[in-house]
Amino acid sequence: MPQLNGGGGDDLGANDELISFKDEGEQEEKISANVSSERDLDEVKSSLVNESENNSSSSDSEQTDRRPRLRPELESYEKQREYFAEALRRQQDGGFFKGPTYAGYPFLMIPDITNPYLSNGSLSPSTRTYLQMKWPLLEVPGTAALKDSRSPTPGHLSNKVPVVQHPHHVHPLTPLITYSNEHFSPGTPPSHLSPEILDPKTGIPRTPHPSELSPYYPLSPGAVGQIPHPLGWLVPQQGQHMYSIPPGGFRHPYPALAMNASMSSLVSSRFSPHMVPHPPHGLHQTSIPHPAIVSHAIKQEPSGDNFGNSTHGSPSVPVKKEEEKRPHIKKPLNAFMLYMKEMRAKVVAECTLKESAAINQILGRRWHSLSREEQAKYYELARKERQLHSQLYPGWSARDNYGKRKKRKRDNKPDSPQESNFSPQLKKQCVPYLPSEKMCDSPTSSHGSMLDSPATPSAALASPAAPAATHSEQAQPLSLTTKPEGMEKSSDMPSSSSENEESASTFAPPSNSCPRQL
DNA sequence: GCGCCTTTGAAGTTT
DNA sequence: AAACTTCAAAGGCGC
Repeated sequence: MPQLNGGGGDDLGANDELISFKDEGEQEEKISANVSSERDLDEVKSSLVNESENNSSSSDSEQTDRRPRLRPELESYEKQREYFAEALRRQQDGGFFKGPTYAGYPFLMIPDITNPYLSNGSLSPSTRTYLQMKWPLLEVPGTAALKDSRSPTPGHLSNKVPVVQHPHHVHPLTPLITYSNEHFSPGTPPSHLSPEILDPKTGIPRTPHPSELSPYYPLSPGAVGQIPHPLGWLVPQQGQHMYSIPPGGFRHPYPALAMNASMSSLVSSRFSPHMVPHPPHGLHQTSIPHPAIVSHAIKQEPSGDNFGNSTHGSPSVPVKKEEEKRPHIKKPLNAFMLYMKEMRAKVVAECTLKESAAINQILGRRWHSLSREEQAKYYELARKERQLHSQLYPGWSARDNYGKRKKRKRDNKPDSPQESNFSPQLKKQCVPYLPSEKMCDSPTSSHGSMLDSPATPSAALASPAAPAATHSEQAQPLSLTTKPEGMEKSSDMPSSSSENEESASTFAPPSNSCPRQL
């Protein structure tokens, strides 16, 4: 299990996975990061290459093409880390953000929040604070409720981001930015707002890449007003939201609420989960627009699903209504989800594959092939994500979303024959879900273990000592075993289903990690 | 139009 | 405590 909470209670900035890794004698983080990144690229590349033996030639060019790109990003990342470190120091000084010191998260420098509503946009370096930003997956109750739960918003309002993702410049965190926000006026960020992030390619200072900003959560109104849209380049054309913000509804309140209810609470030095200020609009606490907030319209179980709204107080209100009004607060994304968001576009671009199921298989493999450091990065992000989420929604519980999906049936025991008889869920056990021809590698068994993770990665992971270079050199196309053999992310890594499946991993046909293109 | 598919991980519930 | 279940994202596909 992931050490979510570093040390009892203080998971804020606690040493978590990352540190553990180091303890294991990992190489210098930096180095490993580079190496792993390279390896990742290699894998990606190789996977692509494998995908069609035909295109083998492209790999080289591709590789040379890419590597240079990544490094700068890594550097960037390192820089960010430094900023985070500073942020952490500040926070520990009494800053509210003590907790969510997103070590792995890009921080956005904004005026000291304890002094939230800066009248003007001037940010004094001395008073500035790093604020992580997350752009909301906001879907507010109301109009959104009319839509499909899964895609509560029209395409243009969708919070899906891939659309704007730049395949060629994918920062490790890029995909995290799923939200766009019209509230941000694209523009040149004040220099003080952009932590000297240089464009990897040009070397020219650039606006922090969205990925460099904590993407999910809303920023204070004040800050919002002052901070140029970090996602400028990827901000959807005017009027496009990532979230379905009801026309008259939250549009305006959104930013304000976001800050008032959420950020301010976070900002408050006396932050207390239960002190979250209620929005002036009388919205329920959970109604606070947030990236994670989605239309409550989410398929709610017609009945019987009146799970405790008590969680959020106002028990007096009729359960039904209450439910209806309550926005759907999504679960914070876990490490893998974050990774998926980031990499999906890339994979799609590379593989010309669109089916998520297939893509996810690939992503799953790649995930396993990631070095610990890289994974740690995501675990860290996820951890921060959860922290922030919990701060924003103190009363929220994953349970709140239970039953809202209306379905969730699959999941039958892989091996219980009898069950299969009556189980409604027809999960394809051993058949890799690769649409039609698109078989990439042959994932074999189902229950997650069908994919053979590259023997190498696991080895690399297992033995940090093993030169990553070697690994990268091998550039084994992800073979399929989902579970990197005994690559226990053991203690320091969040337990992953990737326990060991050593046996399975044995066979690893160096094959395509990408499903065959059509 | 809705649910499934697929992946991993977190957190909930059940045993 | 372990096992099991649900949900988070994504988008094509089938009914």
